[in-house]
Amino acid sequence: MQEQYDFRTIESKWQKRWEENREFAVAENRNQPKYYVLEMLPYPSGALHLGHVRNYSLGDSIARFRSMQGFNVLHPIGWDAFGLPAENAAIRHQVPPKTWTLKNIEQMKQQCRRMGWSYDWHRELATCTPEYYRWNQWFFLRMYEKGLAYRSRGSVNWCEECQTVLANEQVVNGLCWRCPSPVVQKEQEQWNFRITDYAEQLLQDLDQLEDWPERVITMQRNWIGKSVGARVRFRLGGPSGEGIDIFTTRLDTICGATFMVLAPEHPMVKAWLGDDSDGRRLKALLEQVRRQDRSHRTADDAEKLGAFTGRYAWNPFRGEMIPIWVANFVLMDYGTGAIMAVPAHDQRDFEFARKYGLPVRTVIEPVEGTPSAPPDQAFVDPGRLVDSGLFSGLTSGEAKRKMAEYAARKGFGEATVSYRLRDWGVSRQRYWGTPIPIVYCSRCGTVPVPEDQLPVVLPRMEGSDLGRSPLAQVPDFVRTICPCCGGPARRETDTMDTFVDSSWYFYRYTDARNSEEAIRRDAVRYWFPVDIYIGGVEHAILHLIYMRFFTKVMRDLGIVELDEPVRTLFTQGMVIKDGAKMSKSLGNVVAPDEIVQKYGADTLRLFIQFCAPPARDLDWNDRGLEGCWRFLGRLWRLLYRYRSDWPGDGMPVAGEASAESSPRARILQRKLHQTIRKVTSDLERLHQNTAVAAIMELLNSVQEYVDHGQPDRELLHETLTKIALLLAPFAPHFAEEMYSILGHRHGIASASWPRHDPDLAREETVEFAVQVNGRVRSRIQAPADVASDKMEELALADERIRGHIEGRNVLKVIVIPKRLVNVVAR
RNA sequence: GCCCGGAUGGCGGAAUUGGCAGACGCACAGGACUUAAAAUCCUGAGGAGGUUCACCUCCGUGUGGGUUCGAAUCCCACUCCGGGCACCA
Repeated sequence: MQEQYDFRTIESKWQKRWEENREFAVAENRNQPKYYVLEMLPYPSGALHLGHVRNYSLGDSIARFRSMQGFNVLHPIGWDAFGLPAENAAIRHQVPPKTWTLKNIEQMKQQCRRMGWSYDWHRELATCTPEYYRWNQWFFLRMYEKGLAYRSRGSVNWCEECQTVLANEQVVNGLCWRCPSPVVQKEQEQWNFRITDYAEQLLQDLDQLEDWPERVITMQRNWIGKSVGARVRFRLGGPSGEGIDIFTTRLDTICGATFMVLAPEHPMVKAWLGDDSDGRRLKALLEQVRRQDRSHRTADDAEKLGAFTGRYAWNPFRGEMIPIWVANFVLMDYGTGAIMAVPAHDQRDFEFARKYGLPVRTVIEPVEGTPSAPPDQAFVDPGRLVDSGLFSGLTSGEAKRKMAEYAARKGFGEATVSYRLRDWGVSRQRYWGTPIPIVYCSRCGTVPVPEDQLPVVLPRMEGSDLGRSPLAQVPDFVRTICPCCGGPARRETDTMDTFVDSSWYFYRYTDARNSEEAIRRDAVRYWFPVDIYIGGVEHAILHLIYMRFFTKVMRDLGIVELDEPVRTLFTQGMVIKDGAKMSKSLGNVVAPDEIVQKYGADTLRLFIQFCAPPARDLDWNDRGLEGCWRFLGRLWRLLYRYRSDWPGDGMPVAGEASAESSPRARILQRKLHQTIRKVTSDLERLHQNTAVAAIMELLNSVQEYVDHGQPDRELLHETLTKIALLLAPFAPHFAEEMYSILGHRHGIASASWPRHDPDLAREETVEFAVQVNGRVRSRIQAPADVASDKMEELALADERIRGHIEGRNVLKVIVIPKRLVNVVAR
């Protein structure tokens, strides 16, 4: 063996060998328990960053650990390869997005290989290939058949920078989630997925996600935003006029409604924009509201703006006419876009009423205590009804139920629920995405592309042709034949949101090359659910809700048999630098390539897992790298120093050492078995940082052992062999080389995870602390099986303790077996 | 405003169930090796004080209180940092 630790030679040697041996290629094997390790697939930007390194190194340590434990581990990788950056880069550099993307994938793949991650490359997929996206189209058609994909015209979120529509989930604080520039509202026709049909299930099944972080669950719950209430029809002009539905969660307050408010976008409002004074007033308001973007309009401190419509509506509960207003604080896309306003019991209504001088009528009083005389804010708590006709005297809870029944009986309302979740707008007016497989025919209307004509292939386009709705500029693409009547027709030119691609890719991995069907049910049955899914928390309500939705749709289509696809979700902390997210604009980007060049992949992998617990943000500081580099160097020098002791070719590998020989040997052997126990349990609970620390401690113990006399060769060999095994999930190349130097002839990747022997791990003596009144005053050595009363006896006999309790009364002695004695003395 | 997370040496962090705070690593200091440096190896270290040091005392896990024989850990109030939600009727 070489005297120097030459990571370059070692790492490329093993990477090549793993590849030649198809080391990480797996197949379904019903006789072996499976384990599916999934990491969120990367966008192929062209350069691996430290966030990727952290994410994928964690996943890899889990995959290798579980595989050595005997699981059949599926550990795949792919590329989230559609999307705007490719298009923007193409425009900038005048290359087709496809060329740019494929080149990036190639580059990143090389970087992944250099990191030594144990992917089954035979299952690699890129979402931009027709072999993949044809199945997006296929899902789209299945959903279209079921009425889950539909086209609508309405106000949509539009990003001017990206020149495309965004789904609600993709608007973050009024800004585009990607660029981020302001999002404006725009009338547009677009395709949607009916995710709202699944709102209740998406909410209910959150309870099944026992091993998901609480905050992700909470974010999803808030996003779905279920509220239980009632719908009530108010009629224009009187008891028999045209109906306007309102939604309320406080039906009990309905007799306190003193006016109604419609959203500016409410369809009823359009009819009232005439040339009379009412119409002019409304037009002026609409103009004012239009100038506010949505985030501004919904900000907490935004001023309430409204205008009277000149119309009145009939409150069926009270039998009276109330004025109808239009105001910015009512949103068209929640509830029915119209509310009853109860200023006495709703803070927003109260503020609005005060601003415009509208009446306030109290209908709820506190169950106990007296109502505050001149209210300067709304009383929003539940209470007892007053001035509410038949319902006066009831509590809020009773009243809600009885009033809903009453409304249903009388036919002007019913109990209902409302969700904040909106349907998923999937049309994108861009080129680099999956073409939506729909054809428009002047005779037959909207016609789905027949399945046997899939995929609808994206035509090749140059960077210079891209821009606004690019596909509409390609006549050969647009012009087509109607699958129904054979007449001339035109294709849909929108492409799909790239979140469609990532909503089901992890199913595709189970049979990635299947050209007959999107997903083979048997394969999913074997590999699913995903045992652990690792990624950043930034997808808590984007990808992670779309993915759950797709699973439920696929289940209802009979494709899979699960409610939820992922058992454990692990949200990884971000890698930051100097307290800020790494970004080109801040100039604080650290390139993994340079670190790999200088120290090798193993050192980087070891360090990034060692320096912080995986869930926490990691403030990168490369000084600490030296520590891991030195650790591997020390281990190498130890191997080299005793190189003549390792069994060579044809010689038998030493068996288990019998450490009868010396107390020092027993100490080392005990430490070894304790370390195996600790590393195993740390990996099971994802504490990679302390697992690495434990291996470092073990090496320190070995070093101490060999520095104080002639080592037992068998014990040394056994210990180093197990260090190699423990190290394999973190520094796999080093571990392989070490294992082979120690004379093992099969690879370490397929070796078995070591087991600890509880008898050998057991301490022979314990040192327990003795406290007087909670302060440690002495430490005592005792046999490991020391009894509690013996501990007490030893403690009270201890000289230092005697000094401390002299002249006091011992009131109590608390003994924690094998750990501590506390003498309470006053 | 509401909800969630976090705060531990000079730094990253450890402490699995309320039981010896500071594992492991970095940086630092001293020493060995060397012509010298790098690399490597050894040793030291939370802070303050006393004894003249290898023993002892006090303080110490963001702040202030509390529960307990005992609190980094549990409870209450607060400060700061990070994240999410925020006119949702």
